[in-house]
Amino acid sequence: MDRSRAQGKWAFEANPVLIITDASVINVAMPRVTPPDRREAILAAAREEFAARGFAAARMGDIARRVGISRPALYLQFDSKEAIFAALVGGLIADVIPDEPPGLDKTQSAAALLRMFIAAAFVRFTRSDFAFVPRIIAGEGQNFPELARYYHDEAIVRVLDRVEAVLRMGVARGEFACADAHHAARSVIGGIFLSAMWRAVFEPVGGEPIDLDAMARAHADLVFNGLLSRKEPTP
Amino acid sequence: MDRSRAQGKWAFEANPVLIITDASVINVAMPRVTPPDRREAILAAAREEFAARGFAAARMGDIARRVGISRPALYLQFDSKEAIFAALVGGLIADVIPDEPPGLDKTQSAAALLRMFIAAAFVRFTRSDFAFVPRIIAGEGQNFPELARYYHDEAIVRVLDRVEAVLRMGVARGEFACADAHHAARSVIGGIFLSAMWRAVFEPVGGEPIDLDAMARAHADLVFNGLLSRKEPTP
Amino acid sequence: MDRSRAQGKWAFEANPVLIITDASVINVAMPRVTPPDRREAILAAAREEFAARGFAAARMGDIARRVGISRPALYLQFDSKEAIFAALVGGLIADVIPDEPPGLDKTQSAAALLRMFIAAAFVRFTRSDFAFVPRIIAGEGQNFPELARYYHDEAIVRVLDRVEAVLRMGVARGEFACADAHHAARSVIGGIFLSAMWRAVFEPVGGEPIDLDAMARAHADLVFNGLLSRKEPTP
Amino acid sequence: MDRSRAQGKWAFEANPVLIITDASVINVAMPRVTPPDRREAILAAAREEFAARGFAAARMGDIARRVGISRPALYLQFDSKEAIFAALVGGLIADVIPDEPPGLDKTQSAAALLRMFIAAAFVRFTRSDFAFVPRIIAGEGQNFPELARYYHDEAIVRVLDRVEAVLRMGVARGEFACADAHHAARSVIGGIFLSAMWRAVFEPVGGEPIDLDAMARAHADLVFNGLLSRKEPTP
DNA sequence: AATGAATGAGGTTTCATTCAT
DNA sequence: AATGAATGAAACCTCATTCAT
Repeated sequence: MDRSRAQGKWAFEANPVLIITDASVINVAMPRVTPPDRREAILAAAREEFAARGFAAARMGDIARRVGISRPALYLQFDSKEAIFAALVGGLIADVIPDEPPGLDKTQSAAALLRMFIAAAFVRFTRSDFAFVPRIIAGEGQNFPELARYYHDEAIVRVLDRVEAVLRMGVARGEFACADAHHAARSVIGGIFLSAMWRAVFEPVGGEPIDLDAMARAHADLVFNGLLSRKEPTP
Repeated sequence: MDRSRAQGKWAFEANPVLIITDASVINVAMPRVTPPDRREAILAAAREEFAARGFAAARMGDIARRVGISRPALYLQFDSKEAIFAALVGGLIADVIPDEPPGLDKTQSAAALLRMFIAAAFVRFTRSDFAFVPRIIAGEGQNFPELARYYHDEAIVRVLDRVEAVLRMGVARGEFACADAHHAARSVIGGIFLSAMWRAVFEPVGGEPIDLDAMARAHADLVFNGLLSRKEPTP
Repeated sequence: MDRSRAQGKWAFEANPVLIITDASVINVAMPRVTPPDRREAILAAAREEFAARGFAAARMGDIARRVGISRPALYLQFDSKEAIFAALVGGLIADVIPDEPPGLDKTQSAAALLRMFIAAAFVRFTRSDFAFVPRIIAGEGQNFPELARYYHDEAIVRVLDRVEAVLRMGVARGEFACADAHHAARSVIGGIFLSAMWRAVFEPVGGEPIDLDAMARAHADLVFNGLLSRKEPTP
Repeated sequence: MDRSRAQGKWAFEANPVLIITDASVINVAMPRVTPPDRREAILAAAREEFAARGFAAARMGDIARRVGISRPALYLQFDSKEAIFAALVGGLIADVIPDEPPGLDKTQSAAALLRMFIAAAFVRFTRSDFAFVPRIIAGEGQNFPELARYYHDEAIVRVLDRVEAVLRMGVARGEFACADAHHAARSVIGGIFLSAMWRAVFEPVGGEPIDLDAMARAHADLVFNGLLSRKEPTP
């Protein structure tokens, strides 16, 4: 699936080249050095195109043009359009959802941990270079079951698990009263997910803009206090 | 965009018809009634295909085959693939999001109203024949800005407005304490939206199944009470 | 090729018709009487369409709509698009190029006869309802060899023969000096043909308009006198 | 409309090429030179097809097959069927009607100039590879107004203007007596135009063949002397 | 390594014509 | 006689991918 490993190093030096025909020297060229980040350049271009048109409607030619290379050159780095897409999404997920944290920081309150998580998640999931991922997974995931599955496993479930863990910790400590931490975690993520989708889907087509800060605050507020009036103060 | 109007209506009953001149009966015709649901049949088939593959990857030939007609016959009812898609999505939205309700039922508590709303919304938005709509809007909305806009206006915003109205009513009555009803409404919808997407996107690719009833209950619980432990009872 | 003969007379009287379902009379209709000139109506409509778009690009549906009937109704009168075209062109040719004249009017001078002929031909060949014929024969004649051949035989050659006969008569009488009457006849027709084409082809696309009267006069003048200055008067 | 410019030029000779870096020869390449006449080959094939069937009825597949390439390869050189047609016709016109002549050769008599012009025009306009152009312009010009206009401007009018100039020169010198040079020029061209059409339209369908030499002579004779007998000798 | 050229497979759409009423 | 519906055949065109240099 990934040809870059099998193809050795980036061989050319940036040295002059003489092109000679049978008659005479006709050119002195400085070959464009293939940089090690050619793959990155492709992925960046692919992100733009996939974000703008979706997987099916994106065209390899546009990606290549954006990179400034020829279409076949794409295939030197990736096996197929699908491979580019998979690498791109995989990378973004790995980027946005960092590997297992060292466990919960027990010195902090569950509420504090959750509040931090929500704030961070709002920022990460709505990053403009990532927001298209859930969108495209949603729209074309059926055509890439493994990829959708990967996103599910590595992005969604992992995040949900972490939230659930915090919730359970809070319950254990008496901070939280939550009968169903498993599903409550989905409620917590729901507000974030909706916001990310909003930004990626509706804003570009002229929907009303969303104020992410206000949304993050309101969401946290609801998550902690609920709607019902109460006497006691909130932390 | 919609050829059905231009092609006569299906006023005829499928009953025998006598055509009588001044002299005598000259014909007994049973007009071949193209069923009024030919369009419906196409839309149903289209739903399957679009749900299964997305807009771009769906093929007119597959839709036709599913209906049991020829490809060109599709064009007797619709002008284009896009027209089918628009009719389908528009119809589903109109179906799932009914027209303006008669206004809030002031005899009930805001909490009761919201609880009912959440329960109903969970059912409607996760209906298996509708759930693909947000998914596909998400994935290919950029390519159909008017449609995405329509979905935004007619489905999302309308629902959000209704929730927000209930929230404000509750606040006015002292039932709810909610500093930012606008964004809180988005939190409320968030859990529902995530559930619908889950069902439509992740379950088909083998993600862990979601228990909608439990989810609805947990979401309502969180929305009303929040996570924090408290002494008072909840409604 | 022509179905009209085989299908008897135009049967319906223009009498009221009762349309009765099993339950009750639902309509009183006055059936559109099929007039004996249905074929004419089709041909007239076809002329418009063929003139406007050429044979290949003309659409049966447009012809039918212009007549105010359904597409299949066309096939009650003609076997095919090609049959309509052939009937149309054949009719027009027969119309514009009348059957053999009673022979040359020997009481008139050849010059007078030719002058009359040129004047008449300019009028006939540039008639707006006929001018499209040479145009379309030229453009799509290869696809209808018999038709092109028919046009050649019945329109062009016949006219040429008549001109040639006048020329020979003039030569015999000493009126004309013409070494090659056969080809001279083509020269005579050339100016007329060019004018007809001009009107049919270039004027519609914004070419400079042609003044047919002036052109007819100038052409006759050239044909009789030639360009060279001379002393003698001209007839 | 024309992709050839955008795709690099064919500067390379089909000779071996040595590519040399600072260190050593690294390649001996014989670049697959797509011959500069790939476009020409397509145009030639297109000419055959368009000539044989007209624009609308010609098929891209047939053109491709005639060239010996795949259908999509056509689109590497041209954007569309229409683009091929336009390039073909434009090229032929440019080919047959050369750019501005250096002006009239005042050392010759107007009669001599015109005689030469007629002789040359007969040859050029009836060239077998060009004759289909007027034919197809006539037949399908309405569908390509710009092209018809172009033909009108660049071919017809330009030629007419040149003839008219000669005529006026002859009149000014007393060689010609011509009251209406503008329309007389059309008469002159008429005979040539008819001959070209004859060859392109009627001969292929079995019409009587035309003897172009005799026709050219007879036409010139008529143009100079007219039909009327006269005493004086002609030049 | 890089690319211009080439193509197979497939897509949507159009239209003359026939069928069944 | 007339027509709404239906369709087979074909057209143009696009694009991911491979070939040969």
